[in-house]
Amino acid sequence: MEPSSSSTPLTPTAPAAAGKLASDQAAAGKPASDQDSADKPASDQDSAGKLASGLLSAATPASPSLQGSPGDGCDQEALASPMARPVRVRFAPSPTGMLHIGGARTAIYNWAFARANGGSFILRIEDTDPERSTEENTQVILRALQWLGLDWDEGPSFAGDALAGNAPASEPTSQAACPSADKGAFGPYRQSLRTTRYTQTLETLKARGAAYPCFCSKDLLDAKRAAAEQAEGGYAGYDRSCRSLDPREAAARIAAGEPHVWRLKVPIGRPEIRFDDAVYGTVAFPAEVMDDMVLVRTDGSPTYNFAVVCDDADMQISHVIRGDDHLSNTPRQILIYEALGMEPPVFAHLSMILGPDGKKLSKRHGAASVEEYRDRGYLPDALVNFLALLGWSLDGETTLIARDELAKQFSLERVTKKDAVFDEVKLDWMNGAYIRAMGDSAWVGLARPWLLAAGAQALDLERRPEWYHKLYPLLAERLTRLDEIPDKLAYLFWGDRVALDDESVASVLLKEGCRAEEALLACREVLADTGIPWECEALQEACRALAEPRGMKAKALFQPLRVAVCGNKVSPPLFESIELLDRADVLARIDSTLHRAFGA
RNA sequence: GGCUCCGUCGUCUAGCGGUUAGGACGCCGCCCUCUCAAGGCGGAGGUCGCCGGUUCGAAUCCGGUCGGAGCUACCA
Repeated sequence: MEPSSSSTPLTPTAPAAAGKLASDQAAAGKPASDQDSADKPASDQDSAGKLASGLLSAATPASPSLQGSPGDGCDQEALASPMARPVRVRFAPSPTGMLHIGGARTAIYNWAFARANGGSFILRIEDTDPERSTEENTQVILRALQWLGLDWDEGPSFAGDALAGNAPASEPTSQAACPSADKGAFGPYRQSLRTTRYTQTLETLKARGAAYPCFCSKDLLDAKRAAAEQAEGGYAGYDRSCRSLDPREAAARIAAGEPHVWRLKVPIGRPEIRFDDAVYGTVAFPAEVMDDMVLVRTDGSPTYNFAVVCDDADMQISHVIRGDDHLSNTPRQILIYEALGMEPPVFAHLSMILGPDGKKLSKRHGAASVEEYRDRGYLPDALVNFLALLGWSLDGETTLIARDELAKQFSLERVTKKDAVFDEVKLDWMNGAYIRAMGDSAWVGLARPWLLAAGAQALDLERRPEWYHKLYPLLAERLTRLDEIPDKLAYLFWGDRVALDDESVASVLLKEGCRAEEALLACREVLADTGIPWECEALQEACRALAEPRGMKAKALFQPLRVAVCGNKVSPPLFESIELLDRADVLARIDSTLHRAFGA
């Protein structure tokens, strides 16, 4: 309804340098990348069954065209303005674990924001912690992102790629070309390249007098902090004892090989650091609380805050949309931008996702990674929808929103500040809604792994696709998760050995005065009649006709039959199920039940 | 401890000075029905954390207070 107010949040002022870079970028990079991603919807995914986990269904193809929005002309206008930056956002997970639910939401918001604003969604693997980063985790994250259907325009880059200037940024990698699961299609981490670039940036800082070496050992610092924490004032950050060192002395100590880190020289007497967060509004931090943070460690590697600023600046990120836990890193990063003489991007922080107990969502609450949700039979579309609405709303009424609608309507203005509890019950409902809506054609592909688990044979799946398609209407409206398929469908694959549910036998077959044996015998006769077409309507009518003459209700006839055929008094529709089975099989099930329940 | 942020039905949220505080999940009831679902209809559930103030009028603006969360590393 409402025309999407796609006005891009822009930085209020842009120094000459930044402005120039920005417009260069606008002229060169953007249009080409749009073209590419639009032309190639990346649908040539491996078929689900081939993938290692066996449960990975094909990602929903990226919406084929996000182009041609009427606003294009205006956007061009905006981009041409010296104050404007093309929208470039990034999702930068660190490969220290799986893709967390919170991370997934961050990715979705970045993706949607880029799409809604005709910008670029960049994937950057933040592997600045060599200790905990693994290629395996990287693969898991990429796969999860693909499964969610979040197609990225650039990357995945490992910080070093972009920084070293051999930017894959100029050659968007289509999703199809991205590593698919088993092979490391991209090269090793470019530690050396990255380090070179960080070193260059550090040199810039040194040249501007904004960084200084600090020779305090970690032990010394730890001791000072511990002591200060005991004292009444509490710890107030690094005491800047090396800041006043004579430059010549410092140089000599460095030359002598003394271990040192490089710290940012935070301007003293600086007024509070304030910024306009696109979600939180104006946020201000007192400058005196900012200590001289470490930029480069003793071993020459950059710290996170330094690396992020370098990366974001080099990749010309316009909006940093990230978790709330980074809010207090923001003033530090702004300080670095300032020291570099650069305009910071727009920041947008996202509230936390909590477990039912109000604590930050984690493995303790059960599943916390995208992979786990996938393996439990959630559909990517449903998870995306659910996560998108956890902290963002279109209008307060909409609960089901398709991803391409999300890609059009998303706006930072409507992101909530409040932490949100992850309500799995609602996710279940939503997943069910998506299952009901996915349609018969998507069915077998998506359900395949679970059909196999139910007892279907791969060959059979291929040979009799129509048979499997008939399952969809029977199941769709009674599933909340795909992993319920095996249980719900097991009865179809039992052959003549029916697994009778005890409680059902007791309450339906053996209940006083229920005439179950009579009902089964009567139905058996009908089902054995080859004159009646083996088709659910005909079979049902024939069986239903048995009721009246016997003074029974149809239900009294059908329930025993259901238990005999399905093994349980609760099942998918009876005659539709019977139609899917062979006559001989059905008769055998009835006989077996008669025998077991009544000794007949 | 310090700094920052948050606070509307159980949960996700709409609301942006005047509404019977709206929607969704869940819950309850009814209808439909071969079971279970799905679907339709209806219902319960919120003194808008609390206290003051501004105003003819406050969930909406201001101050305070309480509660919760995040950060406070040569981790990200």
